[in-house]
Amino acid sequence: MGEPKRPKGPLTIYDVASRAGVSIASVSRVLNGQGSPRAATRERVLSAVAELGFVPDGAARALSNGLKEVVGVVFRRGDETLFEDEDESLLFIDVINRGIDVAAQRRGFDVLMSSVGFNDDNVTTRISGVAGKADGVILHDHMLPASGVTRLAGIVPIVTLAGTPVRGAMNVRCDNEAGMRALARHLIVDHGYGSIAYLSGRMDSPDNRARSRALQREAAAHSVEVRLGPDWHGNYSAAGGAKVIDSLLEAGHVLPRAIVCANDQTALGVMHALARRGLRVPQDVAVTGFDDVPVARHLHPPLTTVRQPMQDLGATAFDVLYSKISSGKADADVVLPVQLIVRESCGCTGRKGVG
Amino acid sequence: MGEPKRPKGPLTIYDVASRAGVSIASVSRVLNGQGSPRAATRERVLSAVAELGFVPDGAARALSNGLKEVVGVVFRRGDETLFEDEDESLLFIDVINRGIDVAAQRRGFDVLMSSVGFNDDNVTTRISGVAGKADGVILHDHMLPASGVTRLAGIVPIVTLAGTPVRGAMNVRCDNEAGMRALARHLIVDHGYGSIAYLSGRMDSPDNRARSRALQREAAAHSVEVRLGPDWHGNYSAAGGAKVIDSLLEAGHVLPRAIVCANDQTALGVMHALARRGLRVPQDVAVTGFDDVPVARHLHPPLTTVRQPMQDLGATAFDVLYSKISSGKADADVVLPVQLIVRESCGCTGRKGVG
DNA sequence: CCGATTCTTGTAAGCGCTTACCGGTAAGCG
DNA sequence: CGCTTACCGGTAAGCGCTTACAAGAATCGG
Repeated sequence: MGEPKRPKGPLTIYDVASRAGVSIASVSRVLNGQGSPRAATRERVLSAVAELGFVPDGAARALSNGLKEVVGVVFRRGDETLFEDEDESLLFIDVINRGIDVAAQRRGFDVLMSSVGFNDDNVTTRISGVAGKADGVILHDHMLPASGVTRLAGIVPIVTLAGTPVRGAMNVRCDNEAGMRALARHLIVDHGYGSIAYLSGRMDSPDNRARSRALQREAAAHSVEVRLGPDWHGNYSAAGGAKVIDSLLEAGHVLPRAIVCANDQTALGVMHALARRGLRVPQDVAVTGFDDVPVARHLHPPLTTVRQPMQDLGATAFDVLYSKISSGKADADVVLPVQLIVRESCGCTGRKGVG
Repeated sequence: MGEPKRPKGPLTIYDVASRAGVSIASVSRVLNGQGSPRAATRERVLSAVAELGFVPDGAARALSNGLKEVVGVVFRRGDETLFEDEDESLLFIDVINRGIDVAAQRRGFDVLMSSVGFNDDNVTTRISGVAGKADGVILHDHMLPASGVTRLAGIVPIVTLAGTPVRGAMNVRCDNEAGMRALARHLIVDHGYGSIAYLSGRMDSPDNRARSRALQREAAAHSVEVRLGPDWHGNYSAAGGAKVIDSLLEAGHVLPRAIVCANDQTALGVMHALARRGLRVPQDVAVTGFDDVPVARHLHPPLTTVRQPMQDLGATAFDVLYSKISSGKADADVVLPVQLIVRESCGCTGRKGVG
């Protein structure tokens, strides 16, 4: 008897209503804390819900009150070659996503994740799909050309991460300039390194450009030359970083005293390539990263890098988006501070504060 | 002229229809490839959609055809103490999630992620929320007691990961027994280690229990004793692993010749704690992990571990769920094979195959 | 103890989209 | 050239839920 005859398909608010002997409106009100249902009513509804194990349909709810309580997040994945030797930029993006997730939970939102391969052609389609299922969308890196972002922003609120603001959309990013400036100063002034290379990230990344520019500017101010160019083009991945070092060494080039990598993953690859060749870090070559992903401190030697508040970045992105969704207003460009983290890969020894 | 007067709120299929001069039914058909619209009609609709930048509302769609094209994924997050020094079990879960994501994309599904803190009390609420917004749910680890899973499974298809199958729900897991058996044999037979400890994961984890049991059984078969118990209780995190080693050493205990960790993260923490005390791996103590997370090969020394096809695990979980959603039928318990990965932390040298 | 006022609850109208069903038109045939 | 057969496209009925509106119940004052 315990089991009441389940109506055929998934149960609806009508089933709950009839079981509780009230109208669907009352059920809805109890479930949403609207109005002031009588205690008796409330209880009957609640127990009916419990007995039936009723879970309201999110789609119907969303359709009805115009709020899905879902934010979409779209980011790039390290392509289809998954399983193999590539751990790639797993960390950075994931930490940000986790930040988004945490912030979203605070508002009762859930996060709809959608990754896109580097050579997927239907990016726009994918993003539209997500946009249709969410109240707003957070776009990592620059997934779309500015025009695409602007167009999409007309449909649904958009927050971009780590780029420059685009008309119509909001943007949240870290202070690449300040971080790179501090790092450059440390290498040039504190360590006195006279030759530096910048191992870039993907060339179409605004972050990469900003970091590169900041490094060049600071180096120039100290009359230090920065090597860059095609020979030093990485792609934000460990494999990319390693490959650059390998080719350079194979071609017989002499490495600079310090290699500033566009991000930690790249630095990781570089350190590996260097180790394979018997080169010591930091004695022979100093290496630095950018991001401060969790494993950075576990490397040998621990990686000197610039910490981006990644989790915060994600959380802020959500908050900005949420503000836009609920109030219609939000900051269009938020810049978060970064922090130089001096460990040992730059040539410093042991654990110490900023030199 | 270019900009047609946007109707007030977000645009709907009606706006597209009137702009294209057809009925909403035609628009819908063109958009979904149903029926056989005349070429002219098709074009007019398509261009209206393009001009307006129309994106159909996912909620309405879902409500109408009973398919949300969303799978929910619920997992535990390393608690609120986010920013700090904890990288924690970031990797393992994320790789699985990525596998889910990839498999989902193949079917046009998106993934609704929802993490839960370890001490969140409203886990059930959270999961219900996700269930209401998805066509099916994948539950990591064991998020819910069996009864809870069974109950939920009555509402929406459920796939659990890494545990034992529960009535009503489907399950996907790795072959812990075989993996641990191979690892144990390698340590005991190939290396001849006579004292081994098992540094556990969370005690309520089925995976942890399975691994512990398998190790004990194999060791017993070779008359080797396995240390475990309260002194050796970890929690799957790097910090947990390090703490165990620290306390043991502080209490003056002598470590066994080999420490088998419940997972890679734990091993990572152990290796760090050991290094801090000046103990060498593997000369003084051999250490092994389980999972083969991406960074395992980047540790010093590279970690010997058991590779779980994590990405595959996630992909399989989705596939099983999808099969259930679309056809109503699916395997109730899928077991994936694992592979012993011998690197150097066990005492082997250089890169070589399985001993 | 009755009328006025305040609550509570039920009824019904959508939310935006899909699709069954049916009328209208174009194409096929005698 | 008129009628049958196919097709195409429009109309309208929901999908499950929220909520404005109105009716009925309960409460309070006189």
